[in-house]
Amino acid sequence: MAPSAAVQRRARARTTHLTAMAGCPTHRVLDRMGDRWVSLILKELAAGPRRHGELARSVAGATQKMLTQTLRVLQRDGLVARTATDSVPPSVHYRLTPLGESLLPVLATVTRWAERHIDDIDAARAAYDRTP
Amino acid sequence: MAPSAAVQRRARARTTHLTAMAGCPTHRVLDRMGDRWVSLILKELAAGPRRHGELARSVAGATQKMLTQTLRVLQRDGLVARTATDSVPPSVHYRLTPLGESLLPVLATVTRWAERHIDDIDAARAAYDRTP
DNA sequence: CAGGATCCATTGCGATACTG
DNA sequence: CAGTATCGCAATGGATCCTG
Repeated sequence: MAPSAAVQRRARARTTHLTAMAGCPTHRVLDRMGDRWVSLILKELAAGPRRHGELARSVAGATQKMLTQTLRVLQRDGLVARTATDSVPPSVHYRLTPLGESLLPVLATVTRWAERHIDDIDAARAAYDRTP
Repeated sequence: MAPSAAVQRRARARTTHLTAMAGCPTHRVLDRMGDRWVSLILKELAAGPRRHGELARSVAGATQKMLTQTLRVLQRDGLVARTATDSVPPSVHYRLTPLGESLLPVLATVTRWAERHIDDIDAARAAYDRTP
């Protein structure tokens, strides 16, 4: 059967909102910060420039692929700068750009809220799971 | 061939960090906020309680399934409260809990940064993509 | 040392249909 | 009106191997 008019209308509305959302700055930024390794990498780089290998060790949860991939994205967004000396062996440093540093206070705000309220969240979960 | 000692050591380190990360409050909160529909739902509920249908309209980008699913997660985390009157037809309201409201300023901080710097990000991307 | 390329399991999410 | 259930795809991320 052909889709009803209502279904079509809703599908159009969804598409409209999806494209609108793709441009929403808040959503774009949250999407980045929510990426699995971003907050860890930013936190590590906040303490100073790091070599690829150093990051690989301190952000040990990430596979090499994800580390590089995440760094590329951050670099593309202008949050992280990459400096390579093409010697042998190669030596590559990553550091926060001023833009990246300006994000740190935001991250700190989230961290502060998280640490203050994580217990509330856990309590809420426990309560929710206890009563089916 | 059997995996080398180094590979095993690294795998263990990854596992250790993964479990550590799973408990990191910052990471857990960012993960939530980064969920595709969370910020939109919170923003909508910040303006006052909403019925399921109202949310479905204003957060039109989400399918009905994702809307319900996201609301459940938020409810479980204690950020959103659900009130149902089991009449016919049913009427269900969602509203922010005090915990949910306490998150709004954090969201506002992110929004402010995002709106101030989204142009920088776009410029950085354009520059990055221009030079392969 | 840094990181590209590949293969593969998982799953997030959309589409659709059905219920009280 | 609000919500559950099922199917299926496409993207995500992990393991592994290879190179300048």
